[in-house]
Formats: sequence, C-alpha cells, structure tokens
Amino acid sequence: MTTSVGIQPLSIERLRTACSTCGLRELCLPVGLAEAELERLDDLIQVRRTAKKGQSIYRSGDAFAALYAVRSGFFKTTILSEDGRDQVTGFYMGGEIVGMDGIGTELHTCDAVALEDSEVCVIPFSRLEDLSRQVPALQSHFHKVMSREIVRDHGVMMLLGSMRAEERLAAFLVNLSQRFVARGYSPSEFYLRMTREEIGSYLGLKLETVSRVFSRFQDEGYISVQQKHVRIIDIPKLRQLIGQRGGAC
Amino acid sequence: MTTSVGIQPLSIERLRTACSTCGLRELCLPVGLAEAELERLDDLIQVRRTAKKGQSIYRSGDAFAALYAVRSGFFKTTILSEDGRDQVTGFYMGGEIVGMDGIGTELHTCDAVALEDSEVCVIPFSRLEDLSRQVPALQSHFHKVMSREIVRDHGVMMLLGSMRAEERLAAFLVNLSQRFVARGYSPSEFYLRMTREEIGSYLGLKLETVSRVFSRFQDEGYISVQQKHVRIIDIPKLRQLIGQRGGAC
DNA sequence: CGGTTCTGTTGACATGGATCAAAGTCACGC
DNA sequence: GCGTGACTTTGATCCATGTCAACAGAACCG
Repeated sequence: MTTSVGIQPLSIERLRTACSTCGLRELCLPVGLAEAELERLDDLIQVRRTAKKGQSIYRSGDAFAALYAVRSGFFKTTILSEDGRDQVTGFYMGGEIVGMDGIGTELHTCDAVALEDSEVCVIPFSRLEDLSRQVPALQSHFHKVMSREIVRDHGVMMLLGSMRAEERLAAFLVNLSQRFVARGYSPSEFYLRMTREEIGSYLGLKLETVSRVFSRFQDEGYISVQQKHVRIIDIPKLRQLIGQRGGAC
Repeated sequence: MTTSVGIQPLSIERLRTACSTCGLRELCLPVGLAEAELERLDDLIQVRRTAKKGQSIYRSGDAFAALYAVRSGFFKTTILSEDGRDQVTGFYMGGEIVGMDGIGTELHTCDAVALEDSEVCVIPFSRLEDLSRQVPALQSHFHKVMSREIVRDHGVMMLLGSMRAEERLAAFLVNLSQRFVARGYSPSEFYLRMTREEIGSYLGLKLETVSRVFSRFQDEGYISVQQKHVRIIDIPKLRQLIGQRGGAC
C-alpha cells in the first residue's frame, strides 16, 4: 500500500547525494516544492567533496565553477592582501553556501578553508543557473541566499565600523549561538572551531584582545570559556551588551 | 536608406526609459545581446524616480519590490542600529544597482539616501526574475552584479578589519577615482558628494580623523583638498600607501 | 544681505586596543 | 609517554585614534 510517486532506480551514489533526503535541505533549498521539482533538484548535486582540517575547497584565483553547500563541518573564508595581511570574511557551518564570491569575475576571490574535517555538496553553477530558469522557486531561493550574504556582510561592516571590542565579541557569540540553535544544537554550549586569531581577524581585533575580552566576560559571569569550549551563561546580558553606547565609556 | 530592425511606435515615455538607448547601459546590463533580447529588456524599466538631495528612495523596513539603477546623481546606503548608531554601507553612482539588501527578507534592511539631486530607474524585481528566466545573459549578468557586491563588501571588511586610517582613506580615494574614470570623468579631480562624517562612517573613522588625514595627505603633496573638492596629485603614492605594513609604523 | 546652521579644520588630551614579552596549556606524532 | 609546536592567557607599556572644544568657512533661508 506504499504509493510512491515516480520511483526510479537510484544508485547508491545518487541516493547518497540526493537533496530530497538531506537533513539540511530546509537550510539550502526552497521549501514547498512539488514532487516533480524536487526530483529535478536531485540532479543538481552529483558530487560531494571532503576536506580535512586545514585543506581548502578553493583558493583565491581558482577558476569558478561551482558553489559549495556545507554538508558537515566548518569553514572559514579569507582574503589575502598583496602585503600579506589576511582577513577572515566569514565562517560557514552546515547548510550554508560558500563560493558566491567567484560568480562576478569567474575567479574565486578568497580561500575557503576547512576548520575541521568537513564535507561539501558541489553545486555546479551552470547547472544551478539552468535549473533555476526552470524552477522559479529555486531561482527565488538562490537570490535570497545571495542577498542574505550581502546583508550579513553589512552587519559585519557595522560591527567593524562602529562597535567596541566587547560589543563585537558579544555579537559574535550571540550570532554563533543562533546558528547552532537553528541546527538543533545547544544555544548555550559549543566548541569554537576557530582560533583566537581567526576570531580576531574576523572581528578586526588582535588575538590578545579576543582572549582578554573572553576572560573579562568570564569574570563578569556572562560566559564560561576554557580554550575552545564556550558556555554562555547570560545570553540576555550579551544581547544587551551589543549596541550599548554612551553607557560607561 | 535607414534600415531599422523592428521599429515600433514608441511613446515618448517609453523611449525615455528605454535601456537600449541609455548611455549607462554597459554598466547596468549585459553586453552583446541580440536585438530581440534587447527589445525585451526595454520592457523591464517603465518608471524612473527622482530623489532630491537628502531624500531616500527606500528605507529600512520598507517592503522590497524593486531594485534601482542609479541613472544620475549619488547615493549612500546606511543601516541604523537600535541604539542609534548608523553605519554607511556603501556609496553608489551612475550605473550602479541599489536595493539588493531587500531580496532576502522581502524587506529593505537599510536606507538609500540621495547625496545630491538624483534619478533612478526602477527595476521591478519580479519582472527581473521573469525576464532573467527567459534571457540567460540577463540572468548571468544579474548574478554577477550581486556577486560583485559581495566581493566589494569583503574589500570593505578587509579595510575595516586590518587597515590604518591613512590606508583606509587612500583606498577610498583610489576606489572613487577608478569609478569616476569608468564613467568618463577625470581620475584625479572630483567633488566628494558626501560629508567627512559619512566618509568616516563608511571607513570606521571619526570625522576629525578623516579631516586630519586629508590635511596630512595635502601637506605631503599627495592630494589637494578644499572642502569637497579633491585633486589627486600622486595616485601611485596613494596606491603604494594601501597595503603598507611594518614600513614606518 | 545678515544671521543661523551645517560642515570642516585644528589643537589638547584621554583611552581602548595594539604591541611586546613571557609563561602556561593542549594536541599530536614518534 | 614525552617532547615539540601550536594555541592561549596575562602583564606592562605605547600609540593611533577617539573625544572634547573652539573656531572658521560655506550654504541656506527668511
């Protein structure tokens, strides 16, 4: 009595990479697709790639051909300026899309580096463009994903342009916490996959400052940190800390 | 003997807003379109809007419905945080596209304010999505425009995260200069449409610092500034200044 | 055309975060 | 299991930029 619409012989490989059965689907893909559309989407991703900690899935200057959906693990993206400084431009976890920097010039403009052993779904970009011409919901979804990346970047610009060290760290922790919740993890207890230096680079601070502010937050009882293990004790307080100006000073 | 392909009765209004005859076309639109595609594009923009200096074409929280191509004039975009700080997230001149922040949530997340009397072409977003499903070159072009916005934001993050005041100003001036050249203006002499405070906000500096660095650049003979009028005397020197670390310190 | 307000310049001083330095902790390979 | 190197913490000091303040020019408007 199991009525399955349009069952087809699926190879193990195809099943393995099928979006329709992926637990992260609602993060990567539009919701509410018709069965027929979902099937078409399953053609989108044929390949998964793994990256061990420290390896990159693409580097600045590489030809752009695909986007990457983080399937498991954790990534950072960094740009390296001519004079050797590098800037972390983002951290990416399961269900998030990396690689949109490359679309504009057809060359990647940053490195995407795994911060732990990770797996990504390779989304060939030309296929994504083809499919999104046929499936409006996919088109719309993709545009939203890109737009949200822009909005996220604006948030970082606000953070870098006008917040103090404590506010930046508080914002960073609250943001991580939210993203972990959305993935079904604890909002208040997690392991940082990145070093103090990487956090500092992202937030425009030196690693010593990051370390000191963590210690200060711990002294104040807002969090407890031990190396990469963080437990947030007082989320409301951290939220309050973000966007506090002219208070003490 | 004038052989025009597919001439149709064009109202004056239609002709006025037609992309195919717009001097900024190569900045907004894909190049190398077939005649038939170009004609379809002329349906894209039906409306122009003007904004006097200080007026905004949209505000944070407004429902998102369209992108705006700057036809003439100059805009800034700003986000306002709850506690009243605001951050300039970009400056936009002729041929550039504003409004992509709104796609993700269908609400705008920043204000777009005219810094001088300006005119924009209204691009209804649903029509853009429809058309780009039919005209792959338009689809591709639009994706590139969004991607470049992301890359630009990464550049600002680098600037805010790791450059010193002089480097930031130098980068800002060089960037403006490049964009003016691309529009056929002088690379070395232009009017700033924004105040010191707006520059400072964009660059993560206070207006006094901006003013001081301008004065210092002038003392060194790199530029000459008088209020909003800037003349760049030594562009190579400014370029060299960007990404100079561990030199003098 | 004169007053008012916005914008820009410059100086004196304060301070948050950078820098330099040293020691402690952890992870990993042999 | 121990040594080596990567990461983190903490302290002392310094400096680039912020803050506060005063004034000077421009722009605007009745």
